[in-house]
Amino acid sequence: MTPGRKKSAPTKAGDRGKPSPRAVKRAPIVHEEVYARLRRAIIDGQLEPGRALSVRSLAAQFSVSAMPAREAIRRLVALGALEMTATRRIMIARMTPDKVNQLTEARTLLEPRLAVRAFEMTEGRPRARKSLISRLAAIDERHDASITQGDVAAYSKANSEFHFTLYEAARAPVLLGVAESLWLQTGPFMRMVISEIGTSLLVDQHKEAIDALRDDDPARLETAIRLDIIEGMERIGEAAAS
Amino acid sequence: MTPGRKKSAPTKAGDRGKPSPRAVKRAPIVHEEVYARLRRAIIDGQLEPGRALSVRSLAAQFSVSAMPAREAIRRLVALGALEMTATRRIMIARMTPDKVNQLTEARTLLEPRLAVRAFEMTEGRPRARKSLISRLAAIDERHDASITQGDVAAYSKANSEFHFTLYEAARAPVLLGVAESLWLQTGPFMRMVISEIGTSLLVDQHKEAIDALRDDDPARLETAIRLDIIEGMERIGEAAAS
DNA sequence: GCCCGGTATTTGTGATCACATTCTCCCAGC
DNA sequence: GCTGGGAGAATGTGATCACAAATACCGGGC
Repeated sequence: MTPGRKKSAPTKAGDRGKPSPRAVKRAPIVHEEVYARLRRAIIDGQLEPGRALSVRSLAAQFSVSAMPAREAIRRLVALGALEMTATRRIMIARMTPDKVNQLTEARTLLEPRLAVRAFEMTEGRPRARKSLISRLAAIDERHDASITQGDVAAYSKANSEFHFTLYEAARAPVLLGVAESLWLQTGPFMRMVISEIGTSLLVDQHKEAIDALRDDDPARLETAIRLDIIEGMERIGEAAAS
Repeated sequence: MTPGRKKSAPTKAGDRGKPSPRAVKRAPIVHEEVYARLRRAIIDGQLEPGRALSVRSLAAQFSVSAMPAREAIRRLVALGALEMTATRRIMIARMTPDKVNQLTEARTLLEPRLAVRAFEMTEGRPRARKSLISRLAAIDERHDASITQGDVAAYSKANSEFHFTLYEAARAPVLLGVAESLWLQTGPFMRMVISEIGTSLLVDQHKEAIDALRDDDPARLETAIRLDIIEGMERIGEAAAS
């Protein structure tokens, strides 16, 4: 249970790596790394809703002290990914039908716009557009492969990567931040649904979105993303009803 | 500079109020109170963009130790209300034209829907509808009064109260959370704009929104809220351009 | 069998200290 | 007057401890 495993006990604070003579790169911030890893795990649906979390257990799991774990948890609670009970216990957020409804609405309002912004941002820049398309196509290939292989974890990961690769091309950090918050709240249930239904008969609109980008058709892209979200959230709704 | 002023030095941790024999109310959490106060100040536009903040100064200002201040700051950074420089210094988020643009888009997508949800939530419940209307009317009266009196702080406060009273009636915590995050990012600039233009010739769509509620006209309500947002954000855009 | 009650453990929160980095000033040198 | 540098202050981060509340565990009583 001793927290700071690396360098063990006598290690005092402020021990940010070595001075690193060459390359004055910024020192890595422990709590940010913990946050990034936990965030990724949640968005990719690797953590089950309702699963308990604690400052100390998270710290032990990541071999850090309690402090960075606290900060990471605080951030994720603020973003709605983690939930606090009335007695201040922490867990992965649980789903309710009402929440599915609200998340669907928010996502269908915001994410298609983010996709269109990505389209507009690469308009008249064939190089950037082609680069985006090929990256999306590569991710979608992995996505399809994980479907046929029944690899749930890889499926979730490729799915979130597809969407955020597209959204990041919009270069709209404020909107992207909102989208991330929504995915943090949706992620855990994606996994539930997928593992319940199996990946064999999942359909998505990724290819349609890529084609729309190729054909210079923003309206089609918008529709594809909206449909992709609705179909995915509908499955979550079905699972929540069961 | 001694932080824990109340009960001074020998006070040990976990000093959550008295056991309070009657009423087993939850003990107040210090960092939440700090968060709530700071959040309110930001949304109400009481803090100037770019204004520096520090853990210790915030702690001193609220007469608490550094710990709660850290947690409150962490939350507000996560929500985009506070900004961290490359050297990890903290300030009230600054504005850019691009950010105005994104905030406008996000707000016009989300908040009108929140208003319509509030409408729907009180549909067929005349009591709730009337209560909402009268509360909104009362706030708008204070709003108008603060305009004629040129009271900038009261104006900002009444404005945010109007919107959130309406949005809370939607009983949609997820959407409300997103809206709060957007207001946290918009708040500081509201004040800039208002103090620059003066409150004398400000117009808003609050009365139109109330009338739409009275007349059972959700489309008009949606338009009123959208216009209210656009007009406000346009003024911010003008101020940002100067 | 099941439920109650008390003990031990876990847990979030607050306080405090240490440290490396960054910022702020002020003054010498030109 | 302006620039550069160096000493001192301020700041974010991490570590560790204390404490009260909540939970988990276990055994006895019905």
